[in-house]
Amino acid sequence: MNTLAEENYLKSIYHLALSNENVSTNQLAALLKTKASSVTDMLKKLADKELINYTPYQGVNLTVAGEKIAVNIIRKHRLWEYFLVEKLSFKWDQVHDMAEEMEHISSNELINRLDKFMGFPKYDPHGDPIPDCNGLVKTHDLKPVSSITPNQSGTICGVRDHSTLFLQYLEKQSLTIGKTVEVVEIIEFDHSMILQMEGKRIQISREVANNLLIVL
Amino acid sequence: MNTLAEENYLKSIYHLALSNENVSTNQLAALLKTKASSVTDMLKKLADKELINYTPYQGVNLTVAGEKIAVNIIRKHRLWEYFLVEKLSFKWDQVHDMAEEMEHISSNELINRLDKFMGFPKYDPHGDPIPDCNGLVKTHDLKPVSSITPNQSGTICGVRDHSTLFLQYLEKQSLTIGKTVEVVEIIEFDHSMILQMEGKRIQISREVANNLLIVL
DNA sequence: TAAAAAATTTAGACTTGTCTAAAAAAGATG
DNA sequence: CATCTTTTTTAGACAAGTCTAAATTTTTTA
Repeated sequence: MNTLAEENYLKSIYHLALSNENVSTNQLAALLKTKASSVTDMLKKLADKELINYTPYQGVNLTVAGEKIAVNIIRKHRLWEYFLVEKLSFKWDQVHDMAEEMEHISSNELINRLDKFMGFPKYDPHGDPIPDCNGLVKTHDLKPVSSITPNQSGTICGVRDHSTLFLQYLEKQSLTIGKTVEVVEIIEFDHSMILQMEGKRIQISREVANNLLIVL
Repeated sequence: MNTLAEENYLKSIYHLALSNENVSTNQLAALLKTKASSVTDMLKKLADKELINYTPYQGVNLTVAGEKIAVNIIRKHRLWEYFLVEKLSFKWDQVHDMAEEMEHISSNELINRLDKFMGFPKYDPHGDPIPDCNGLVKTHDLKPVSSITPNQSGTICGVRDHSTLFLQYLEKQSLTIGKTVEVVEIIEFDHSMILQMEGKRIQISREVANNLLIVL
């Protein structure tokens, strides 16, 4: 098996690779809160194990083997988050750090039974898709609220920013997964938006609108 | 917080201290599958942190602070074992290694909620008492089956040996927690015992009788 | 396109936890 | 009680993963 550090690098590379083709040393250093030199060391190690393709100065991407490991860690992370919210009644802003530890519990038998125990959930508490036991990830195509125009409506299905602060803000505004919102007006000055939801009007900043994801 | 290695040392010292007053370096090395020299190094570190009382060549025992940490790890271990058996349908011989990883998940809030979720169980799947959230451990006084005489009976409430092999053997013989057994006869030659349980007779060796625990 | 800036890697060091081999202390034995 | 054996500790080394500082490569910009 792989060490905790290796698993965290693979997971981070996977996440960054969703927006960039090749992941840079500095991006990884920032995400992992470490130094670029430390990242370089680890990249060599992961390349030796053939979990990543690494060309010095050119960034990295995951090999098939590396991606398999990364997806499995993400599967575990999201299933544990689901468990914490659905079974232990935690709020969606409280579960990330705990799941960060739990994702490294090694047994796949355990995680598959947990999956079954919870009824094979498809999405975690933040709306992110839970990879199945074969590593297949259903990527639904979400848009930020900021991309729709007045009179259009959509259902909240995810968030771009997963920070505690943002999640707590959304919770307070009742802007939670499953809610349907309609854009009433966009303020030209600052691109803030007035939404209609369950008969109430809510004003959100452009920043918020960019980080709140919906399906039409 | 403490490192994984530190937590494992504290837990091991706690377990060994149940039978010995002072725990020796070699005992720890054997239990932790490491070398005596490694143990000495760690003991110094734990003594610096005031988690153990350590006098060179004289063995160690836990301070109040050290015992608190050890009991909390054992609480987590046993609650996760209970979870794995009661919620995820694992057998009692399958859960030790998984719980060994899960006991290091740090959040106490998580473990207290898990405790509540499961209805505050008092004993783990092997009959060992689960410490409560204040660190109180109900130590019930169990005797090995080998200590009782013909015509006496008792209820199986625990095991001394927790090995997979022993647990699987007991499972096969239906000698599981909660069953009531009566001693029919003790074979003088090898001290093996013939038990009566649920209308059937079962013969167990002295070795087994020593490791199967009951209350009268 | 040459110099400046940014990104990345290398070199060397540090910490944690482990190891082997040797030294020292404690306990057992004649 | 002196010696032998066992236990424990010390000394020095190593692997993993990190760091700082310096060197190198790539990218940007004038």
